[in-house]
Amino acid sequence: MKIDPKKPADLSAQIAGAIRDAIIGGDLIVDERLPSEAELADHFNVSRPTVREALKRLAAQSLIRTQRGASGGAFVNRLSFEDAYAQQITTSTLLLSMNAVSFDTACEARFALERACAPLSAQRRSADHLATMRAEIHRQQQPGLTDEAFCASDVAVHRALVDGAGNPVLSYQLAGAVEAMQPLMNMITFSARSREEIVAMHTELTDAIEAGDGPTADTVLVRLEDYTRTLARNVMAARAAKASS
Amino acid sequence: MKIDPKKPADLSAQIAGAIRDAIIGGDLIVDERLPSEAELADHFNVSRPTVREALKRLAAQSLIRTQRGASGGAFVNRLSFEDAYAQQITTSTLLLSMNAVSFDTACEARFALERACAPLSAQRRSADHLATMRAEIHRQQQPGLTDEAFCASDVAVHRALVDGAGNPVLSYQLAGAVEAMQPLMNMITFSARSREEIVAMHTELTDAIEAGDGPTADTVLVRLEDYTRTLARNVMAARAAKASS
DNA sequence: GACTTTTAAATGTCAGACAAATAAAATCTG
DNA sequence: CAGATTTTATTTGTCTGACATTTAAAAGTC
Repeated sequence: MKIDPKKPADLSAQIAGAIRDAIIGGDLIVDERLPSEAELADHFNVSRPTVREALKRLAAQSLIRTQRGASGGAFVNRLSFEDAYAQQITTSTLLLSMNAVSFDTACEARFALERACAPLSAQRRSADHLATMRAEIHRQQQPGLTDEAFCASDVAVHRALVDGAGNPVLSYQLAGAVEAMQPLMNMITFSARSREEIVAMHTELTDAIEAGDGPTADTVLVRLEDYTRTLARNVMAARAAKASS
Repeated sequence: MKIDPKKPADLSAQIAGAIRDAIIGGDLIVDERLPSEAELADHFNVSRPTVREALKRLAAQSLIRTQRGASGGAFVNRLSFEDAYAQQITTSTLLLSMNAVSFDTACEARFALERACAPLSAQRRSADHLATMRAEIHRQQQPGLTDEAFCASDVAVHRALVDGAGNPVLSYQLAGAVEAMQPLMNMITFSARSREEIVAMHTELTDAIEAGDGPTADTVLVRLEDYTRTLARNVMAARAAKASS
């Protein structure tokens, strides 16, 4: 492990960076145990609390995990797809909520990426993915459903579509794009009429995926994107009218 | 800010979670100052080092930034696209290197997503993006170029293509997919012949983008994906043959 | 009024201690 | 000797208290 020139930033940040580089660079391999906190403190010539702060930084990024007790310690963590999903979703959600990203921009990104998955999903989806989509579509038709639950179900349909492509890297990349939209979608109130439209398109989409018909799935997604953006525009317009009255 | 039931996990993790939820939930807004470490310690009934570990966790995710001195403290950080890019790339790179993701899987994901950007980029790219692509293609034809530099330039071309779509959310999502492939690509040795092929396809791609011709750009990307996978397969085969001899 | 000095508040760091968990070693028991 | 039990050592988690450093605002000076 390399040293830290005492020039610029916080010691704990420097130490975290040094260990992170060692992990990324392959000097520390998965499940390898790091030296104990006391040894690290000695090695870097800092106190144990400082080392601990560095380790907590790494733990926050799921780069290491810690275990107490004898032969415990900090271990290089195998970054699972699941962990990566969660981070991706958190980051994407914050990015959208903090940067005044327009609904159109987020929507365009989401559907562009989903359309990239559609042909693969049409080709490879399992019966399980189809069943999930059908079940969610069924849920969407129930009368008492809140707008929020409707949105959540909408996300579930699209997640199943993406997962149907059978490419975990794609699923990971898409997790952010799809899930991060949910807070934005939640601003929309869905009338009975618009729910009907969306359910119809979800059904068409699922039918196309079941039939292995990528091009049709693509056109349905295009229409769904258009419709979603129109709904959002109407909500904005209504809100603006209300504000000026 | 909520409390922490003393049942399950580390206090610092619980506190970090509570503050994180407050930020995501909008209870703490961008640039708002958190209570001082001493106040937080008092509020959560823990010691200052414990609070500090929690804050370092949040800092590692770029959720907060800290400032020393009077009227310093921890502030809710506006998550910039730049910060998000960096995190995205780190996470994606580790995910690929630690999970035995096949070259084909990563490659498929990357090109599927890039193809989603191509039509948008053909429509909206600025002269700047085109110039970047042309300049990188020119660099790729220079004789002394190392394989690594060739790969880096390849990534730059594709980054420009993606950025040309003019959608920062797309650029962010794609950053991981494109950049994380680089370590995998670096395993390939590029013969003069294969460089020539790739340069030719990059040129075709750039021409199509310049002409606003999305469909052609798409077909070029399909061919480039095929070619990349073939190259990788050959490298693997050669390596396997060498190992068995 | 403009400049300098002082002060106070906050994070960054350190040292030493104890608690709690845990696995391995030592001990005891049949 | 085999197996269960106790002890021990190691390591992380947490606390207390202190000092260093940075920084903005208050106080003082000309």
